[in-house]
Amino acid sequence: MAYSYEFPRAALTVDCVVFGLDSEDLKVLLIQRGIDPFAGKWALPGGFVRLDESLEDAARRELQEEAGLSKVFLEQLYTFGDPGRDPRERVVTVAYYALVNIGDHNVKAATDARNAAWFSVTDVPSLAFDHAKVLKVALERLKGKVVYQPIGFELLPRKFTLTQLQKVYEIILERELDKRNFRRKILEMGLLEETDEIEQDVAHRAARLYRFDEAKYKQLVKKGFMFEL
Amino acid sequence: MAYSYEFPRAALTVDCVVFGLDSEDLKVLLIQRGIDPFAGKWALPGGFVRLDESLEDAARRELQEEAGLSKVFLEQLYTFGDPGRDPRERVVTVAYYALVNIGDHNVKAATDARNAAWFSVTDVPSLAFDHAKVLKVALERLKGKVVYQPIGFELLPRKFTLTQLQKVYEIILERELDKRNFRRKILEMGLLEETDEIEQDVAHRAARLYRFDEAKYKQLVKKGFMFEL
DNA sequence: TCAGTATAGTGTAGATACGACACTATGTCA
DNA sequence: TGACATAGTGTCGTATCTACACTATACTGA
Repeated sequence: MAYSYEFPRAALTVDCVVFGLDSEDLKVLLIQRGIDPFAGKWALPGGFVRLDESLEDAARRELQEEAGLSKVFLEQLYTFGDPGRDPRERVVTVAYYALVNIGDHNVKAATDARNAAWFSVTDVPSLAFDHAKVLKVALERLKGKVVYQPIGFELLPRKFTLTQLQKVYEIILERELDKRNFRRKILEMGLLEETDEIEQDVAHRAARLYRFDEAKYKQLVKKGFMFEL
Repeated sequence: MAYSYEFPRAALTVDCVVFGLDSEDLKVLLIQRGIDPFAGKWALPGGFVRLDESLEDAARRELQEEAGLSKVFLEQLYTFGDPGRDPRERVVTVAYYALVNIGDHNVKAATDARNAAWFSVTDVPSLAFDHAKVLKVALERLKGKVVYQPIGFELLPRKFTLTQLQKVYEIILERELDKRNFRRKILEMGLLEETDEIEQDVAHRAARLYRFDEAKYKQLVKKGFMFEL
C-alpha cells in the first residue's frame, strides 16, 4: 500500500428514504437529530459507512439502529456529493429508498430515545443537509418505478385486498384509477394468488385477500414478461 | 470542526461508461491502464474525485483528460462500494454513463500517450476492478432508458436520417423494428424537425435529414408528454 | 445511356388493448 | 329489517399496434 497516501478521501454516509403508506397518504420516516450540525432538525435516517461494510449493509444497519427496521425492500437511489452539502467537511452520501408496510413495524419503540416519526410526503418539515432534495429525487423515482416494477406490494401487508392495492397506486401516482379496469389488468398478469381468506373487522361486505406471488413473477420475467400498469 | 476526526473516510473515484455507436455495434470506450493495480489491463475511464469538485464535474474532467471528450450526455448510473473492489484499500466509485457520437470526437488523438479504444459491447476484454459489473449495469440501464427517454439521438450526429435512428434503437434493444411503424411513431411525437438537407455520398437514393428538437421536447414534457417508443 | 442495385418513402386492414361506464351482491350496524 | 358501505362483475366503442409490399429516386458501372 505504498501509494495509498496520495488519495484524496471523503467521509461517506448512507441516507435512507423510507416510504410507508397509511389509508390516506404516502409517508416518509424522519428522525430528529440529536447533535450538531442541524441538532433538533428532522433528517433522513442514515449515518457513516464503516470501512469494512458494503454500502447496502450500511444502509440496512442504519435502518435497524435508527428505526428498528429489518428485511425491508431497499434499493440504491442516487449519490449526492456536492462540496458544501455538509457544513463540516466533504461528505458524500449514497441515498437508498426503502418501502415498508407501516403496520409491520413499531418504529417508535425501536428507536433508542431518538425521535422518529412518519410524515406525509406532502407536509414535510424543513430538513437537515440536502435531504429535501434527496426526498424529491426519491419521490420521482418511486412514481416512475411503480408502473413498471411490482413494488407496490411492498407497502402492504402480505395479504391485501384489491382495493387496498388500487389505493397504493392511486396515492403514489396521484390520480384515480378505474376499479374494473385496474382489477382486470392486475389479475390478468397472473401475479396475484387468491387466498381463501377475507378482510376482518370491517363494517361492510368483506373483500377477498390476495397475496403477491413472487416466485411466479420471477418465473414470468425469465420468459420475457414485463410488469406494466 | 472539532468533531471531524472521528469520521471514517474512503477514497472516492468516478468511472464513466462511454457508449458510442458505429454502423454495426454498440461500442464502449476503454482505457489501458498504465500503472498498478491492473497495469496493462483495460478499464473504464475515471479517476479520483478532488475534494473541491462535484461528482459530475469530476466525471467530466476525467472524460476530458482521459478521452478528450467534452459536452457529452452524462448521467449518474450507480455507486459501487463493496469492500475489496479495489485491492489497495476501500475505494468507492460513483459510476456515470455517457452517450457520444463517435464521429464527433477523435478520441485517440486526445488521450495523452495512453491507449484508448472503442470495443463492441459484445466483445469486451477482461476489465480491471469490478468494471465488468459496472458495464453490465450500464447496459441494462441504457436498454431500459432508451424506450422512455429520447436519448437515442445522443449517439448520432446532430442531423441524421430516420434509418440511422431506427438502427440505433435496433442495436440497443437487440431486436428488429418495423420501418413503417417506427417512422410513424417517431414522427407523430413531433420531436423531429425536418431539415431541407439530404444524406451525402451514398450510392443510392439519399434520405432526408432530421434534427431532434430539444426545445419542443421540453415544452411538450411540461404539458405532460411522455416519450415512449 | 441504360440496366442494375440499393435504399427511401409510403398506407391499410385486422387484431388487440384501453377507457368509460352502472348495477347487483353481501355483510354490518342500529 | 332497513339503511349503509364496499365488493364484485361485463360490454362496447375507440385508439393503438402489428404485420405486410410496392413504387420512387439516386447513384454506379458497363
